[in-house]
Amino acid sequence: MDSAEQKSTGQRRRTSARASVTIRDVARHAGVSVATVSRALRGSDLVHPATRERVDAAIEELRFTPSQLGRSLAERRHAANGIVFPDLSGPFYAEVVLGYEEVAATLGRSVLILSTHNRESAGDMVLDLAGRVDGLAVFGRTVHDDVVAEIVQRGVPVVLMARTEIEGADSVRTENVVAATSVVDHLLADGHRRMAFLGDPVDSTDVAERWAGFRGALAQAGVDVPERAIPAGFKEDDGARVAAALIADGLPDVVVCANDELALGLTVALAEEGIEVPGEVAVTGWDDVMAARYAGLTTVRQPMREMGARAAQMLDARISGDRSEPRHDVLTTQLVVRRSCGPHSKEAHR
Amino acid sequence: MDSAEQKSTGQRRRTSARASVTIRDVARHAGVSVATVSRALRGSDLVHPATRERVDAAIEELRFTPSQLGRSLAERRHAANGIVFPDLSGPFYAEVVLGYEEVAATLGRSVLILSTHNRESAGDMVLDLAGRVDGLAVFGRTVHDDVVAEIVQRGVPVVLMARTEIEGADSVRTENVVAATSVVDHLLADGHRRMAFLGDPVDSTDVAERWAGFRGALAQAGVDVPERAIPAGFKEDDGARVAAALIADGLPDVVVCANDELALGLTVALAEEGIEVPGEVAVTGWDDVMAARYAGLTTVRQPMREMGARAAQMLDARISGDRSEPRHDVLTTQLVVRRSCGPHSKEAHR
DNA sequence: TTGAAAGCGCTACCAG
DNA sequence: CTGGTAGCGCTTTCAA
Repeated sequence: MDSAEQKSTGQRRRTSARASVTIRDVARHAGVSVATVSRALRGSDLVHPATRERVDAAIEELRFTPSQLGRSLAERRHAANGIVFPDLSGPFYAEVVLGYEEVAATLGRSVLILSTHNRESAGDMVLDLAGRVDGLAVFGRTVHDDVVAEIVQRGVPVVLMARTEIEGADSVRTENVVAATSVVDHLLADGHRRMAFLGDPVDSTDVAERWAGFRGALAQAGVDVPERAIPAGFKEDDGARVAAALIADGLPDVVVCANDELALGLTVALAEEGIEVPGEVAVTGWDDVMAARYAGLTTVRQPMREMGARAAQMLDARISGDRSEPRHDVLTTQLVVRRSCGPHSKEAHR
Repeated sequence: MDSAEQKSTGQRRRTSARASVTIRDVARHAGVSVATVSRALRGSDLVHPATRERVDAAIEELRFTPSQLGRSLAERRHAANGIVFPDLSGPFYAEVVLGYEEVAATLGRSVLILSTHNRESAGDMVLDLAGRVDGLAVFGRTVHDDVVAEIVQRGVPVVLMARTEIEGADSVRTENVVAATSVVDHLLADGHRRMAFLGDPVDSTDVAERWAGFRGALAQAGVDVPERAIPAGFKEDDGARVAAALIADGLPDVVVCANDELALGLTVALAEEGIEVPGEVAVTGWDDVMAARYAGLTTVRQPMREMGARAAQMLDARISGDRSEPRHDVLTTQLVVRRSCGPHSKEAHR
């Protein structure tokens, strides 16, 4: 039984903490070679049924689990995908990850997540992550283009999400300009004229496009176009913070916000100042997060989960060897009218 | 320059797709041994400054990045942690992941996520994941105890989140009984007497504890204790679904729900039937998700992010060799009173 | 069908 | 300080 071993390798096991069962243990136990065990493991049909049985028994008995590490190194693949976010907080990203993870899992790939949190070291962290996966999805403005380019050049497939295209990488994003136009058109139909835009176009491609669409629609309608957007982050606090200034500068008819959290934070802060929405000023958001429904916020719905799923699929195609031209998918969005945008809208909830 | 190589290994490079730069390439390029490159890489001070410089130059020129795979295999560690959820959707889990990822990243570990989605294969997926990480956090009722036990036995540190303890694993959870008691006490003070509980105690440890606390507090107060909880999942739809039956059976004074989504879904469904909250029936939730604030829902706040962070820290300790008795942390929770629970509460928002 | 052995890329021990 | 080399655990020729 115990035969194959110590042949030419001159074993000298280092004092390993908790030596796990390896393929060699199984081989010895079953009285076959590691090659055979490996074949049995992979379900190769070059293994005699009887042999396979012995191997299976040994695996069972030794409670053996093949090491992913050894396997990956030999196969030169990780069987894992990565996804990078600026920040995992907020209701927004969770949905994207969900869609991504679901597809990846179905394809037999694990998912590694990374939030960059504007850290100095973000670039290095992403680069490191790129070394642990077969493909990487990068969301928005998380790292410098150079880093992405470097990863692409290294041969790791990359798909950009909600971010300006980069040579050699696929991308998925949601439609912004048409949506912004429909928001503005709806507001115009409601009789609103003086419109402000809350959000920093420099911060993200999405916001830049929304701002552009906003301006375009106003110009198209021959209405006053504000010169500048009111810069703000993406959190409720950021929205709350501008309320005072907005009041001081004279309220516009409506504030179009770059996302829902901003809109909601602003609305609450205005309420605290005794300003009613939509009575004295209308407010709209973007994303259609759960809270938007309960707050009666007019907003733009984006297919977040679909975006994640799409990214995972694109990556899978590349990993599987697809060498065609980069794809750039644009997912459609949808205006959701609720009461925050003005008097005449009937819809109350959902 | 080109000297070390082909010595004893009898090179015969397999036709590899896109042969990446390896440590050997760097060594040759710098005219040193791989050992030296490795040392330089690790920042060992057993490398002559001049040598280090040559190595650095070679690394730079060849755009070399060490393979995590090779490194992990040699070091016998993954430098990665895993986290398992039943389902990544809903505002709840995202926060936990956020806390977890943040700490893990700071400790230099990557994070692998997995949603089990009640899949048949959940057990195998988790077992597979366990083979890719140095430590694993498992949330709630995602997989059978046997699977967890198997992982623990395999020597991979496990921390349970919001789940009944298992031999040999640390755990973190939030306090439920005291919180349930304070919810009930508050409702009693508001004059409510006939209380129903919505949620399935069999579904999760958390719900079971909330249900137990609920019953205990009622019994303590000498008030009618409902015989059974109204079983339901965790989604808005699940809450909406029971509205009709609730009305048909005669509305209680208040419905204590196992989580916010349930409470919110129920509230909307009741409104659609013309039943006002809290006018005709009060409703409370659990979790304090963002939407709860905007819906004016009385609920219990849990430190989600803290839970994730704590889990990551516990894991780190174990991975670093801590062999002390398993720890079982309980995080405190807090009643947040808003208008959904009845007339006399003043607080409107936040 | 099977086995022997050469790697996959890197770390760390042992000699110098 | 530096180099040689034995592994880490698994896959995959190449021969038998």
